[in-house]
Amino acid sequence: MNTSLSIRHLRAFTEVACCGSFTQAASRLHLTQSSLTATVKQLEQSVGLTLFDRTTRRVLLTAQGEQFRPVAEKLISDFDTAIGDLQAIAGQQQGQVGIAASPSTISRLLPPVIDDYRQQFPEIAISLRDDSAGQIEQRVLDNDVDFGIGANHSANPELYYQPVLTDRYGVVVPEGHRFEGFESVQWQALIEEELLFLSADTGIRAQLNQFRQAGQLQLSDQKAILEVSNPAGIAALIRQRIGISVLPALASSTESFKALHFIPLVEPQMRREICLVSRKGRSLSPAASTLLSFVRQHFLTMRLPAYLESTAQPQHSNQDL
Amino acid sequence: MNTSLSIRHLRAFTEVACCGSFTQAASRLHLTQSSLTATVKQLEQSVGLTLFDRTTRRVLLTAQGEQFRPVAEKLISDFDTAIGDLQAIAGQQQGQVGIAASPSTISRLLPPVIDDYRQQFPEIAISLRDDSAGQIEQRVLDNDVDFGIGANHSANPELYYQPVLTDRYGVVVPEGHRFEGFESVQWQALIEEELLFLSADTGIRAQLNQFRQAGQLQLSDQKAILEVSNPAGIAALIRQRIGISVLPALASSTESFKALHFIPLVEPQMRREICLVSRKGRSLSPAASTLLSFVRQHFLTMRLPAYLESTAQPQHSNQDL
DNA sequence: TTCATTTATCGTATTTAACAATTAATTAAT
DNA sequence: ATTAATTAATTGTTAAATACGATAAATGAA
Repeated sequence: MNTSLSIRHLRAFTEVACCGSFTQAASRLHLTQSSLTATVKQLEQSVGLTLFDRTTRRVLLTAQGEQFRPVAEKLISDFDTAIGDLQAIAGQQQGQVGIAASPSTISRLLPPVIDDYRQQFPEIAISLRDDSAGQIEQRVLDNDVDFGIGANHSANPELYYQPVLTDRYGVVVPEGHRFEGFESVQWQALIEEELLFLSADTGIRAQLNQFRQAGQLQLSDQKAILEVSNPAGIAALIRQRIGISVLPALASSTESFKALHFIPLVEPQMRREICLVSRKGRSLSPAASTLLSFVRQHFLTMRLPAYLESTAQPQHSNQDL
Repeated sequence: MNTSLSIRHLRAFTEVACCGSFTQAASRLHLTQSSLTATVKQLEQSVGLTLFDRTTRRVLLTAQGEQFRPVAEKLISDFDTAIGDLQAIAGQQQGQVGIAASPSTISRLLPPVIDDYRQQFPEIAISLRDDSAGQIEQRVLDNDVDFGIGANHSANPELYYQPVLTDRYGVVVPEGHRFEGFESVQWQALIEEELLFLSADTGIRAQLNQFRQAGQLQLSDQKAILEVSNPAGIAALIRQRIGISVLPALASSTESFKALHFIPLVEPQMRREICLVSRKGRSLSPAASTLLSFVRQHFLTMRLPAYLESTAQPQHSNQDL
């Protein structure tokens, strides 16, 4: 079999073909002439063909050698570029990273991170997908993205959640609402208020339901629930004085909420952890790993929107997930 | 550098990717699992990238591994087919052979050889070029053909001449000529005859000139020489009774000479050796080497045209030329 | 938990490749 | 013709790469 043959033999062959001399080719390959001679002979014996006609004075390709030469050169070149491409990915001179996150994360938190990262790794393509909490997890599970940024929505055992920020729930009210100017609002004060909800599969709505089931929150069930699929829609409804809403601070910090007021809820204070979500047992690409570190680092040091706190976390390599 | 990487690493990679298991892949590669593990790890370290995410239960390609897999498979496949093609040539399952020979050799001697050879090696393409003696040598020197069949025209030191047949000169005369019915004709008897010559660069004409210069042949120089470039043309002129000609038996045995008579010349008997002409210091391709053997073998045993004799020659391999 | 299975690791043996020195062959120059 | 110079082939030895066997650690299932 040709199992014993290798790229090494092809390199030897092409170099001798190029130089027309074993001695010279050996020197260019940083080998001794004897070693090179042996390698070429090995190739010839394996294929059962004489590739060179040699005298001590001249080394010439046979007809078959001539025929094989461009083939061998292409094989070597293809091999080297394939390996080179891999190394470029490893060295982050190329590649791509995909992140799934909530719209507010993308618009409020990521821009400075991306800016910093792109300056350092301009050749890496970045794709940001805005998704709801459940979708973020699904995208990570499906390998649609390299990692996600979002709440620990389902505590999926296949996923690894690394908390980076603590977000805080509060009410969002329009100008002139009775809560305006309050330092804080108690959950109980929400009775009698018309509440606007985010659609069921969002993290916010899920947690609210959890509270209600635990009895910590008595809200009137009687009224028909009014739910909207995204925060910007809720903002518009609040501005129209249709009602008020309970939202995390981050979600209420986007442009859509400009003229509205966020007042933190107390008794109990309710928080949610924003995590870096990756798939257990799957390693990150070098580019993704670096970007993830950038995110964590920025979240630790950046100036955050009101009521968000970075979650202190020992900085360790992500290889040991 | 990736100098240490080899096709072996790619085979290991693709096999593990295919099997999804080191143990299974190792068995298919006839290796131990530990060895295969080491090889894959070596590949990963050389490119600086994790290609597989492994647990003891599952081996999955990373995104980069997934990306690399088809590339690696193509590299391996290209490599194997390239080597396979060489081996096929060596095994004479494919290839081509070119021979240069005189028209009479091609039409009178080669057909049964070619027929035999083609039955045994139907995949080898054969090209036959009819050339004059000088052209035959030139074609061999230029590597236009693998070998030639013809006279030792110029005794070129770059060429190796292997005699296989002895041809004999004689006069070719039309019906009713005064020589008709003779057993033989003396060279001296040619005085007074109108002689038709082959063009200067043909072997026949060259040898006639040689004789004349040596004084062994007194022909009238006075008459304007009438020369024709190929034997068929001479035959036509003889048939028109323009003159007669001195030709080797082989050349006068083709269809063109059907109604003409060949009478051997004596005092002296003049012969020419027909040789297999190959280039010194250049090895023959396996296909050419085999065909050359076929030619020699047939020439030794075949039923030859009149006045041709096979030149007994020890049969040795052509590798030691 | 325990069991079966699988990958990783470690030390050793074997195979392969590289080296240095020498031989044989070829060409050019004397 | 002889010599000198150059080059590929050969040989014996050393170093490195590769494979092996046994064992440990990890994982998922019974």
